[in-house]
Amino acid sequence: METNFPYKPLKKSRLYEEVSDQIKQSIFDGHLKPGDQVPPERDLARMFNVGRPTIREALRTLTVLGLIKSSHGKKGAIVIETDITQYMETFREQMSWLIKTDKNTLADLWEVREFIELGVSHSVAKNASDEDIDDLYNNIEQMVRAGDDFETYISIATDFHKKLAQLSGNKVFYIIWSMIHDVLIKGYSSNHRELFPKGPGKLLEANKMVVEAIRSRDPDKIDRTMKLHSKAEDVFHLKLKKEKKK
Amino acid sequence: METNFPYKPLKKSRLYEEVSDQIKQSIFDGHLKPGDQVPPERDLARMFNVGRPTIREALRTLTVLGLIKSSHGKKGAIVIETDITQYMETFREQMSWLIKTDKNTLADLWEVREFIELGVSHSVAKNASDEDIDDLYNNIEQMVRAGDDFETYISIATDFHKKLAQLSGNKVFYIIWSMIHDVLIKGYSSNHRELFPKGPGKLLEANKMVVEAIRSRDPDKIDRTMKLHSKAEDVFHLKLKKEKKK
DNA sequence: ATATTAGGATGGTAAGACCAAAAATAAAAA
DNA sequence: TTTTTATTTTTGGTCTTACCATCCTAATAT
Repeated sequence: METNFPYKPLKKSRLYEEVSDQIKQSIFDGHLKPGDQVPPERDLARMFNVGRPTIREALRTLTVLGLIKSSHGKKGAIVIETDITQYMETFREQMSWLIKTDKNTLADLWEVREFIELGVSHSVAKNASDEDIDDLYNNIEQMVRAGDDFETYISIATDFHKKLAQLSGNKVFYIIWSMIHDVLIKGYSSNHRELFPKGPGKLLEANKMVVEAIRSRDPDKIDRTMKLHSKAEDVFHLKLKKEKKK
Repeated sequence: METNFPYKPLKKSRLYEEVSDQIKQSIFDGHLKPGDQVPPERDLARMFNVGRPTIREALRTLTVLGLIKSSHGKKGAIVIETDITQYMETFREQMSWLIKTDKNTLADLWEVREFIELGVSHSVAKNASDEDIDDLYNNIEQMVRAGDDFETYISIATDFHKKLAQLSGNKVFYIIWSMIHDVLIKGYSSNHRELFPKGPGKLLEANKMVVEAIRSRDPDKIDRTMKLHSKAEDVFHLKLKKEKKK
């Protein structure tokens, strides 16, 4: 892998970059708070002493980064309230693109998933109410009813896993977990569907056991159950690892 | 060597968005591969039947997303070779910004870190050579020598943790782990340095034990050691959790 | 007071122009 | 011929001006 050189270019040759950096900076250090409005483009152009196209390109980059949002006719672009889940969307998009060109990463994701799920489960066990956990059971019941219908099953399973991540009350878990799950689902739907064995059978059973372990609120039991769970999923994992070479 | 670009003229609310979407699409579905060059701006303007500023704003968004890179005078922007660590950089940047406005996320990160570290350790135990592990010991020795010098210690520790993630041979682990570690370091350096107790003492000891557990290649031992490790870090974690309110 | 409307401010887009950097080509030197 | 050096062309970076559509505001009419 690469060694990291902490050197950054001293001078920006591109004006729009200089502009966007400065605006970004005033957002970072609090001069512009969420909800505030950035001055109108024409004003900015005067202030920076640059043309309006330059300002617009700068604002465009900030828009992509999810820092501001500008709408037609309105006074000025407003600084977005910080919601991490928005960044996730673009990140996940890139990620899922990467997967298409690098199958190894798909195997890596399975490996990571195992531990994230473990962490999420522990966290849910600590934070979720009994009612919430009942709700999870509900989802599993739906999955059972879905039977061999792949599409429906995936849809409900996605819902289930996202709900699980939410119950952890941990934003970071939610982000990573959602990302991994979405990417994996996408990966299988497009390229690896054949890896999905005849019906969800075993996986469903494993999910059920996980929820039961969570309900028990017993960390050790969760650990043990997870180990079984990941073994059940090794069907996928190993098959992928096989393709891996270095 | 592209010859035919299937872009068609269009009419929509935000033109630059439509343009960037179409180009992004042709990257996604492989019509534009890494290394290929996007047509010059003027050509694109003709193809899409829009003005050049519109094209430029579209290209700007693609640049921010890390999909293309355009340099002055050159024939056309080229499609970037996919390097996941680049996406990470922008993601981490956003993340570290978020932390400043939401201390809870910092606590969340600590929680996630625990399980990622567990996963990384398992992975390293499976994949790393004895020499690599010796190298890790080396880092710890350096940390010991650093003593109470906070800056030096942090620098070496960062190196240590990144090396650890690399040895896992898992790109996704590397990304998430690096991100978490960087953000945490940044968070503590700026706001929470006082949380750092008198010298790294206990943490160092914990790190050493982790490496020893990895060398043993015994999964169970790794699990047990990690549990101790995370307990040692609860100094930080709990103190943060205290500030958390729902 | 309420509804309507007209004007102004502002973002979205176009077109033309200029500079600077890089590439392509022609010219000169070896 | 081959290599080096000018010169032209292409192309990204930027500015200016202009026009339209949309939203906001305030004057006007009801």
